[in-house]
Amino acid sequence: MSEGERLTELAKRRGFYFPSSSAYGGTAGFWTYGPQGAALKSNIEDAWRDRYVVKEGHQEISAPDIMPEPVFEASGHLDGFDDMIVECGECGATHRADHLVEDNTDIEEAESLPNEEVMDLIADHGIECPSCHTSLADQPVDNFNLMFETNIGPGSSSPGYLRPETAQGIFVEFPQLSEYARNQLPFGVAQIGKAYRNEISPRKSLVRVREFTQAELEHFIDPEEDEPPLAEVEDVTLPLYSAAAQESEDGGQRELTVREAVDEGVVESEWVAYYLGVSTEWYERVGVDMDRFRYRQHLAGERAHYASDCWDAESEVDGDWIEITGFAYRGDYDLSKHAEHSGEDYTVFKQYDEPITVERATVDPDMSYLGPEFGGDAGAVADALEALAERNPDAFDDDEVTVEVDGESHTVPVEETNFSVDEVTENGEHIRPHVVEPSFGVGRIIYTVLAHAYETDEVDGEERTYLDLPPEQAPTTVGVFPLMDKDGMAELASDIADDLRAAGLSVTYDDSGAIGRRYRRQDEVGTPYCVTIDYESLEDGEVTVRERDTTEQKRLPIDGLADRLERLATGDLTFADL
RNA sequence: GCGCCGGUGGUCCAGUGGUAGGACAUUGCCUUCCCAAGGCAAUAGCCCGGGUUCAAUUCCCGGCCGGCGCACCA
Repeated sequence: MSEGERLTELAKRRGFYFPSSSAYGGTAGFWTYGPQGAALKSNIEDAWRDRYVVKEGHQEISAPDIMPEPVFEASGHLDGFDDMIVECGECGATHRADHLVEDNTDIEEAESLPNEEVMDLIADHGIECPSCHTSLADQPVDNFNLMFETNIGPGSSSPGYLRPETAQGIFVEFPQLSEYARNQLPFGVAQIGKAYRNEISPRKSLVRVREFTQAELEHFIDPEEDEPPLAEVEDVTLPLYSAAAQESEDGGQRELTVREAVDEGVVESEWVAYYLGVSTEWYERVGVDMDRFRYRQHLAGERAHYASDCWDAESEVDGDWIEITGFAYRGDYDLSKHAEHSGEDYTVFKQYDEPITVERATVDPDMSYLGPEFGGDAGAVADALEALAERNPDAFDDDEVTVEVDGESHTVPVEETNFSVDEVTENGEHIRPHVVEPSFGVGRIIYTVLAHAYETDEVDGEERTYLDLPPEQAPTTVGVFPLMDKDGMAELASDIADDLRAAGLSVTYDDSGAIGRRYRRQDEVGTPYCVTIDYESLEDGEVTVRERDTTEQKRLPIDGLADRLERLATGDLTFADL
């Protein structure tokens, strides 16, 4: 059995995750997290929130899953995500119809042509299926968009889409979010939420799915001035697999500290380098095996339409590398696009340290002259004069000034323009922030953490399976068992379980089956500690605490038990210290 | 989406043209029980639709789901 198959079996049997809607045959690409999985997911999200929101001082929002069409026209997802597909009637292979046309004709932007025309071009040029060389003439050209479409309200006049990334919910709201940040750069806005992609072929349980959870941070920065606090992570070692290394024959992974990676220019953006450093520590915290982990730089042709440089965090499972996080320097792509499409202001005003005084040429044309003189063009002439004054004030030196509007020259007496050069005080300027984006796939991280936590060993000649999850992430922190369900042990155990729960610990109570069996149940879901109440406990007020990874046991007083378990779970105390 | 392989209790599998069996798990009882112990008992299953047939879990076709390969992964 492969690592993935073993994991899927355990996940299903113990309640981490399983295929959704299987009563109705199932739906590919949709998975339900069971009780253990939902708890693990929640813990990992909390750990993410703690590191990327709380510790960084960023803000978290929660935006809708559905957004209207114009959002995705602006973001580029509507075009970039919409592929023209033609299927071969002979061998069934599907191909990008626009690419076939571009490859076989002089046409360069086939994607912008109507489907019928692309179909005609395929027939006219006798284009064949690249796989089996059958003619593709008369095969229908269809659209395939990876976004799920829906209608907002009745009828189809207001199309909406399920977001393919949570990021747009942040970018679109930038003007409002900037206000909340008191218009001070840098600031970060994070979101943990669902995203949807109508994948052609979902695969490998949680790895390629159609509905998934993303944890994304959009860190808005002033590209001129802002610098990350690199010193905080400069000594963290990064396993880097650069684009250059991927392209060269003998190139391999290199272990560099954050500082070295920046100094050597391996990671171009200091901001990206900073988050690689932060994230390395975070992955370790949530239980990723760092011997099965790397950062891989995107190759030039691999980058998304918005990214100028991009590194992926990848984990290894079954010999395959899985992308678990993308670190992209998105520049001002998104804010520019939304500014352009919405007409709203997606800048922040950056005040100078000292106001500066500049000479500024301005005009204030006399419209009572321009109006009668130029009729409907008067407004455009005024705009042209204003633009000319800014561009070339010297043009106003003569008695008359000439501007062109729609290819037509108009001459205006300078005195009617009220041209003047004034000293103007400027307090700052409007700048468009750049965006640094770490984007985490929560489900893939869960898959990785479970795969990496899966261990087997031997206890008293019996094989044992356990998950060595970090206590912070484990679905349950403590299992509480009465050695036998009699003679008052159950009552005491139940009281202890209540006390531990009251102290905020996640507790499972189990009185069913032999004690060894109960330990094994907890081992399989990664519960780090178990407490057993026996006859002696009734006499001396002490219980057995057993550690998952070593199966070692210690006697501890019930008094102060919650506090000690809490400290064990947070790493404040080790089992050996007890 | 294409190709190959598969789909039988919760899980993992065996098997059959006359509606099924094991292991593990689960539940109850017994055993003073700290690492999947033993005994007794119980619960629970042939992915969906169509076809062939007296009869289909089994054969055929289609679908759905899963694994792998190809393609896709903005």
